[in-house]
Amino acid sequence: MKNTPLVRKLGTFVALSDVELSVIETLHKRRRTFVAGRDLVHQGQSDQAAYILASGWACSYKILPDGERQIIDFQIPGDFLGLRSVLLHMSDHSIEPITDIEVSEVMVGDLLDAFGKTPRLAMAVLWAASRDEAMVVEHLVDIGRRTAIERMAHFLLELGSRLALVGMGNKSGYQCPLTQYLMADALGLSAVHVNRVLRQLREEGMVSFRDGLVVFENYNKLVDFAGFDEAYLDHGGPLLA
Amino acid sequence: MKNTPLVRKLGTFVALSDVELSVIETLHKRRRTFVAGRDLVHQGQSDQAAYILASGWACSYKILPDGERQIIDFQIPGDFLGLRSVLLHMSDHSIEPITDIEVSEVMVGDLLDAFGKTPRLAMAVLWAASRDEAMVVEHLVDIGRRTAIERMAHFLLELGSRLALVGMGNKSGYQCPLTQYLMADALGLSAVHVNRVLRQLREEGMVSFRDGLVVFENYNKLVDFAGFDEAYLDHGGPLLA
DNA sequence: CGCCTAGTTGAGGTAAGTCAATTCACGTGG
DNA sequence: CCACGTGAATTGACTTACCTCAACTAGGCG
Repeated sequence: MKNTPLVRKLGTFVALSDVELSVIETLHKRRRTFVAGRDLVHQGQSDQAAYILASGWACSYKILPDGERQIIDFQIPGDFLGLRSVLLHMSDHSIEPITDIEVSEVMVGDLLDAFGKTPRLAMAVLWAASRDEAMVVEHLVDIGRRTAIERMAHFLLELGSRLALVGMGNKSGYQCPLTQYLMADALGLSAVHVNRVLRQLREEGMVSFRDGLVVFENYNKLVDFAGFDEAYLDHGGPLLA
Repeated sequence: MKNTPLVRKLGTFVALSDVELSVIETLHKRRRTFVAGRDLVHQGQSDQAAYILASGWACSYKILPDGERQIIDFQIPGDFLGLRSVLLHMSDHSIEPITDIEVSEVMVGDLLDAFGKTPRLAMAVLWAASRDEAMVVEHLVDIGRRTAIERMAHFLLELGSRLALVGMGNKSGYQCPLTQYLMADALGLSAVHVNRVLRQLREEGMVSFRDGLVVFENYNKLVDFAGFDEAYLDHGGPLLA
């Protein structure tokens, strides 16, 4: 059980004991699967469960009254889905599986019990939640103050870092099931412009994204160009020994 | 002590007992003041305290490598400052007082003690933190998918709702010390364009913003125009009786 | 009085959007 | 096996929302 994405991720925040590992395992009780495209959680829906994503990709988004969509974040294996919704007893956003996904349903009660047993696990989860918030903040900066091409560069790097943390990518590249339409909705751009920007990044020899595969042609140049600082993502080692 | 901004705000989430009120009071131990313009917290700084804002306005922001600034959020009385920084042991943003401010310094230890004594207070604080995150998400949607004028309209409404929650405004308007430059940095616009957009909103008879005073000329029209749904801000009553 | 900051307005430029057409990969049914 | 439809990517031509630069006004304060 030491190789689930969640364990890998939490392990970078807190060194986990065997006891804690087994507590985590009890959380993964009820396994469910969802097919791509059908919403798990609807905006405005109340009282649903939280999930831990085991495999596949999802996204959380909001729909505006005029029908426009803004994707808030993509979720990859090891991420929580709908944690905030449970706290607020009301979801302010929707969640849609991008690929077919497998999740573990987490009962709020079980989570609180787990926290009672191992406070270090509670800290780890809090850190994970704080990191999620930090990512939303970075996303905000991205959209507010970067040009389209910088935005895309930053986005691809951030995704790479997150995937690397759960063993699904590295500095040479990663597999990515996102369409240009999805990226457009995430970055506040039109799909057409996403396409142009990707071409530009490819022609300048920084990254290519073709057939579901992101390849970093020149990682350092890209990092420099995007002004990417991964301090907010990876702490370079456990904060709590 | 029942009329501090923090108590008013938490009170809308959870009905607070006398015991809980007195615990909150113990948090407000070390009172400090800061002058406008001098940063409380610097991006990259580690290990600082958290604060509760008692009076005045502040903002949290990030500076990009190229010198551009994105304001993440404005803080008004009753809001926490730097709660996430404490959790992550590292601040990913800076905080600057916009006016002279008074704050209560909160020791992390005291906060954890308080949570141990009254779990309901812990829930209230968690809810407050979740609401902050929901506001950042809404801000993201704002910048990503709304036009400049809708963005401004939405921003002024959200601020009004938040101020109303701590008794500093209502549906007819509120006092607001923000300059057009600050709003530009928050909304991802240029200061010049902020000015034009404010003029337009004034000419259409929806809101006016002059001499530090926001006046809603036609609240319903504005809500409709901005697509403002305050569900994510105010739950219309205590979630926990 | 002159300086500084905040706000205001105009003219012209540009990043990104919209509309539209084309290609390609893929299923699916005849 | 081919005809057809559908979703994704690609590219071109044109439009527009917002930016930049610049000039000017009005209040506050040493």
